[in-house]
Amino acid sequence: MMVESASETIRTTPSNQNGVSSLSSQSDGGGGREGGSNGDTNGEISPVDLLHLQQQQALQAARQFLLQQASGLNSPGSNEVKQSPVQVPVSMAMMSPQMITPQQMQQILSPPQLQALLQQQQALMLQQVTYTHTHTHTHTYTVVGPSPRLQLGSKQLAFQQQLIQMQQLQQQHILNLQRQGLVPLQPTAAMQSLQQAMCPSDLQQLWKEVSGVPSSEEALKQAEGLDLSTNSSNSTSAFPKAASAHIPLHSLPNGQSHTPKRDSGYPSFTKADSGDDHVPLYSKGSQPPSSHHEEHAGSHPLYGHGECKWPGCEALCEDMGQFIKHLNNEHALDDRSTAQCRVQMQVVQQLEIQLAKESERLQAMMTHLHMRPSEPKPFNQPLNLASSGSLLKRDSDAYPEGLPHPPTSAATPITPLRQGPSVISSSSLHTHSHSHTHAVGPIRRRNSDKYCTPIASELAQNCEFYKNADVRPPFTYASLIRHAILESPDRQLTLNEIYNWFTRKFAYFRRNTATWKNAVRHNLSLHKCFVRVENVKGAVWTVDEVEYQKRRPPKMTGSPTLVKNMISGLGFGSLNASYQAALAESSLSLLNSPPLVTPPSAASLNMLHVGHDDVSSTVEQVNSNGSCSPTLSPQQYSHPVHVKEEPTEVEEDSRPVSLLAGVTHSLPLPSDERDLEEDLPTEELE
DNA sequence: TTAGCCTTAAACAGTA
DNA sequence: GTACTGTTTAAGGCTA
Repeated sequence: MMVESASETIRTTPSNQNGVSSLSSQSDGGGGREGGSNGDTNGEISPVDLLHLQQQQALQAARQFLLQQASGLNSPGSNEVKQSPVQVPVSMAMMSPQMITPQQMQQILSPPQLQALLQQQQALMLQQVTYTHTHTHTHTYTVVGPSPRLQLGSKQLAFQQQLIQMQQLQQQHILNLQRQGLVPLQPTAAMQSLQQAMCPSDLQQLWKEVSGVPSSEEALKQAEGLDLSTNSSNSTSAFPKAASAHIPLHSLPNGQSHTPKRDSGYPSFTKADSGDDHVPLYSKGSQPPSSHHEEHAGSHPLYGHGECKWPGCEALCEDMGQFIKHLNNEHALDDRSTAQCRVQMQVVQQLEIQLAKESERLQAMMTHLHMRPSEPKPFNQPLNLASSGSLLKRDSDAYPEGLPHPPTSAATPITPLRQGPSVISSSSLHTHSHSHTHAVGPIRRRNSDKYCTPIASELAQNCEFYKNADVRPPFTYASLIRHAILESPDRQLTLNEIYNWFTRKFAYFRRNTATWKNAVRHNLSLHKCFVRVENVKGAVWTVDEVEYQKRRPPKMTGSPTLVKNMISGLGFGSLNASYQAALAESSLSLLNSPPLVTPPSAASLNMLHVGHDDVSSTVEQVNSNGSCSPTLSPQQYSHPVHVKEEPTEVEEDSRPVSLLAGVTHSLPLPSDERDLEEDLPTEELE
């Protein structure tokens, strides 16, 4: 019984999550860029993007000017830093105010989102590394306790400036490319190196370094390990001395111009914290998201929980007065504060860019799905996702309130629901209802391929991501094995080849080999859909597609619950959780899809009825040509390979599937033929 | 609450 | 003897 049901999803095991793998990606000819989180701009640039671009350019110009101004700045300084040891990367603090663990982040966020997050962290790290270098090289870069006046040496500043310039070049380059639609927002080579080399703990360590904590060997190694010279965006491999970086803080929130209110009426750990959502700052622990009262109420956005929220600080301040004193002393107008502000600016910019892109993507998705094309951008309105469960809660927390989120589970799908059950009839309902991904607790994106074979599209689109990031793929072993086998030219693989495929495609599977290899073997033996065939080269494993399809759940056409939820689902929170999850799956694929996929024609309405499966399929069609996967288009999946002795009665005539026993392998179909046989038809057969 | 699904771990046997 | 391959069982967590 259970044997017939193949697994669908690989559950994320917290103990196995280590952030980013340091393993280098293996070249499999993929070279795709679909892993980018924003592969959907495609030549279109929104006004928001333009605005950001302008801001970026203006910022760079200002920096250049300021850097020149500061070139003469020489600052010998050997100060001591008094920093709290426990710190959280500011980017993490921003992105996960609820202190979502990396594991949860992996589960919650789609690969593009994860990648975007990593990118933001990398951008931040680049600057942090700057500090680390300067600090470790001269041991003079520290901050003061009582009378802090950080002075950077000219060499340090030169190094820092160089890195900043590199960043600027990178960003500008990316922006230009994005504007031209040539490239999605994607980490540069250096960033990817960082991504591979860094884990959250490293980030914390880096921040400690940035904050002035006496240099640590680990951080130094991390910083030195970064292959900044490989940056493809610029050729700067060395760090020539340059003008010192110095950015005035006049306009920066260093607290000087801030008129702190009395703290008496504002317990530092209540209201003050509420600003965390909007003022990304450090926080040791999870803090409840909150309102913006604090600023209006007189508390300081840099003050909360009885401690300074200045990035990297966390100095304890009993009251507001002490905090103000601390602020003026520790975070006065100096290079360090300037640099930290710059870091924060970068973080904000990255978030804004990402936000704009995600918003644009959402718009395109909704347009594609025939959702109120005339209606204003939905993300301009705050989405009340509070009742949608923790998953949605997470998304709300991760993004500024009232701002659009990346297509979360509920955001995208909501509109089709409004259109009534007719659009979402039968299959879609049932399929979605079978999505088990529930937002609560450890988010598991289960059954992803069960409904739309997103493994194909997602892997195709995010192959680079999975290849480099130590993120567990949200698919079951069974689906991955199947994918690997079907991806092979002969649609048969030896066990070792399956192993190799896993390690080649996923950084995650380059470790804990004993565990997952055992699981692979276990799945091969357990599931009927995997057929062992004695071959010339020994035993090879093939896929019995019929068996694989068999294990799919039956349709639940017209599920009363779902229909009810759909009809009443004008609010995100009212959506059926399963449906949301399924839609989230859909969003995953859409995330990296071009923003303007061909709207479904009238003839394709029956595709719509299969729900997001078809959306994914559509996306796959769009992306199949440019797929990062060199081997096959996701549509090839549905091709059963030779297998199984007994021809299955199911779907026989629907699919030109050869299930003859003993056939070594089915001849690869021409690509166009394969396209006709992609997952969609397969899905519809159910 | 239950059954099914999925993962992980482990034991065991056969083979190179 | 070791490593690999393949099968099987069990346990635990999650979800419908």
